[in-house]
Amino acid sequence: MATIKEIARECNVSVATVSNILNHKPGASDETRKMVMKKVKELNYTPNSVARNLKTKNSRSIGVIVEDMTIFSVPDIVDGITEHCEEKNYQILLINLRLFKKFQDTYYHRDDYYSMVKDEIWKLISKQVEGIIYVAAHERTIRCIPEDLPIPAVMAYGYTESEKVPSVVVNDEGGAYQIIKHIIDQGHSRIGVITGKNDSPHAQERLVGYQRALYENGILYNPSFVCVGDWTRTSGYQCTDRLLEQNVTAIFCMNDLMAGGVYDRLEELELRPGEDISVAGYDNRELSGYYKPPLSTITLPLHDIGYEASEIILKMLEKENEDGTEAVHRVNCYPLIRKSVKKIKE
Amino acid sequence: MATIKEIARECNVSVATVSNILNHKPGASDETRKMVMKKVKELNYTPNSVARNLKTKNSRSIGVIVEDMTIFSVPDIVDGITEHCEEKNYQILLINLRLFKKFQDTYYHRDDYYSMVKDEIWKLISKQVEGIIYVAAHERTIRCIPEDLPIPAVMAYGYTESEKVPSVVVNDEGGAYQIIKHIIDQGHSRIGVITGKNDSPHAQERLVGYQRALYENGILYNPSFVCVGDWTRTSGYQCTDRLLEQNVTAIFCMNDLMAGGVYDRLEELELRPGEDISVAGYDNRELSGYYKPPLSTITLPLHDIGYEASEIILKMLEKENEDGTEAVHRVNCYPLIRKSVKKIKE
DNA sequence: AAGTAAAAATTAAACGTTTAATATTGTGCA
DNA sequence: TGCACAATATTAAACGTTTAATTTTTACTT
Repeated sequence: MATIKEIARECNVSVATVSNILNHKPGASDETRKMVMKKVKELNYTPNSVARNLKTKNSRSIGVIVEDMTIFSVPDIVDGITEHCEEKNYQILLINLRLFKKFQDTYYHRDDYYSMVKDEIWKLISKQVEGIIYVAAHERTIRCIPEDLPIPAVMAYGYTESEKVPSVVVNDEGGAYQIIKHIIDQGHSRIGVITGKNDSPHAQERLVGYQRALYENGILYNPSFVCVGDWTRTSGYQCTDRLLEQNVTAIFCMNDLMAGGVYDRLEELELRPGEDISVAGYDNRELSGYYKPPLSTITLPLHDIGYEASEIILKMLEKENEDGTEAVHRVNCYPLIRKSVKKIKE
Repeated sequence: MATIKEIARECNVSVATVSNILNHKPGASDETRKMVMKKVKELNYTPNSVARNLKTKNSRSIGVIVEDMTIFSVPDIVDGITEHCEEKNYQILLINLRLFKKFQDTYYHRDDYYSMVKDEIWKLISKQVEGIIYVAAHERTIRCIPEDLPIPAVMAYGYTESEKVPSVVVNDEGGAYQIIKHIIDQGHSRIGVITGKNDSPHAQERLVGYQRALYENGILYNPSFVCVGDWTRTSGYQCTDRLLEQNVTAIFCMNDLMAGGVYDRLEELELRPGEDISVAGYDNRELSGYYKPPLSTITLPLHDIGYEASEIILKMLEKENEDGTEAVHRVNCYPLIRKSVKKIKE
């Protein structure tokens, strides 16, 4: 691979001249400019950005650590990051931890998980990234980003306890509110919920949204209308009976998978989802569009989360002293009304 | 950030000594070794791998260009690449072209697509990657990788015309063969096909597999049993009637989406998929597991493709003269037999 | 005590850039 | 002709490492 030095030698000029020309700096005659550019083409010269980085000390790159890129939600978030970085002429360095492949489901207890994250972060720092975005795919509140990093970091999608690390999360409260509001608007007042795991902040926030929607519409909150699921289709299936015993007319599932389970059980009981019992989901997984009838649900603002996380980190880079960003950024969801919630007459 | 120079100064030794110690080279006393390591901890030193790369001239990294990481199949392929690279202590530099977001569906006609790919490749080269994997997400045969690169490249998933660039593709012929063999084993001989777009090599290969399975089992190939689809659910729906007119007992769809369309139409006609008419798919998309009955299909070896692409490129790096790898590597699929193909009595 | 080999440490150049500080030209004008 | 000044071009140091070559120190032999 050709270097500046070779170009310079071939053209009988100094390396400084070549460098200046390459960087569109003034102070070179048109003649030498032409000659140099010609040689550049001829020798197929490409600048060595490693050397360039070393000298200029800015890499225009940020590190992005994802827990597992094959998990739903992760690619879209990264896509959002990519889009914004591209606009700002930054590069991303993506690290795929493959967490769920390595540790199954128990990683958050493990010291080796924390030290693995720490290792990867420091590897990125040694590569001179200017900031780090950690894209969580799990639902726990975890302090997985060390607080004493020499560069800014932000958490995307996941919740973190750390005050020092800003996070960008889904406005789950608002999302749940919107879909419940829609259900209420269709005339329902006996609305069951199948929750996610109780220790998940996502589930907690969605429950708050549910409660607020009821409250604002003068419907009394009835704890026996909420049934604890665990995000799996099976748990949706299992909770259905208990909710039906309460004579609910609609069931809000905290994800689309569980809504699938509800459909399953309803059909077994020869009840028509969306007709006899209304159902709503959350997440807008691809498959929910093919449920029969197609599921009304909440679209997660995944792309936006990535985009905003990137905005935050690049902003932190600009004015590095001022970490005056609030700790938690909430990004709004989009309701996606399909056919699974039926209007009922009072 | 601390540098070797600072460590050296603080310890009253030369930078060479520090460097040697850091790289576990012999020729330093235990005493200085201890002292240096202590300072390293104290100053929170991390090596600057940019400088290191520059000097040693190997980056231990490969570039991975994906057309769109939010497309099904892409994340799993990249995951396979990651796994292998991790084993070999290589890093990947992922570039997300966001092709489908930028150009919708017409990109392959466009010069700006080619020049975009070329740009990204050269950016990667300027970052000193040692090789490049291009992960295609489309179905055309495209010569999108320039042939005169100074580093090796391989194409993953997509087909390429280029003889110089090895490719790793799904053994579609074998996959189709396996699922058709299964259908035949259940007693079917009137087997309809809904193909993908005709110009897609994937569709072509799958058709060959279909034909071979028939041939080897003494069933005559009947062209009126094949109906040209375009991968969409709608096209599956539309082809169903034409196939039923031929009194087929089973329908093989070249992807799971179209199989969904077949289910839709069958249900409209009050025929039970998997009972009255057997159906099989291809790809093993998440949603096909939730069809009723769950779809028998072919699992794409996505992870394996990535893994193998990575093996190939790292092997090319070892013995760089010898590019003796055959041009096209085919990776076998796994049949996934669920409930949509019924045994029939002759 | 001198000589020598092994062990430990240092020196200095190099990797491919950028950039501030100089130096060399060329041109117009008195 | 000589001077000033702009326009071009060059020099040399620096970025943080690695590494071959060299020097200094230590320890052992006789």
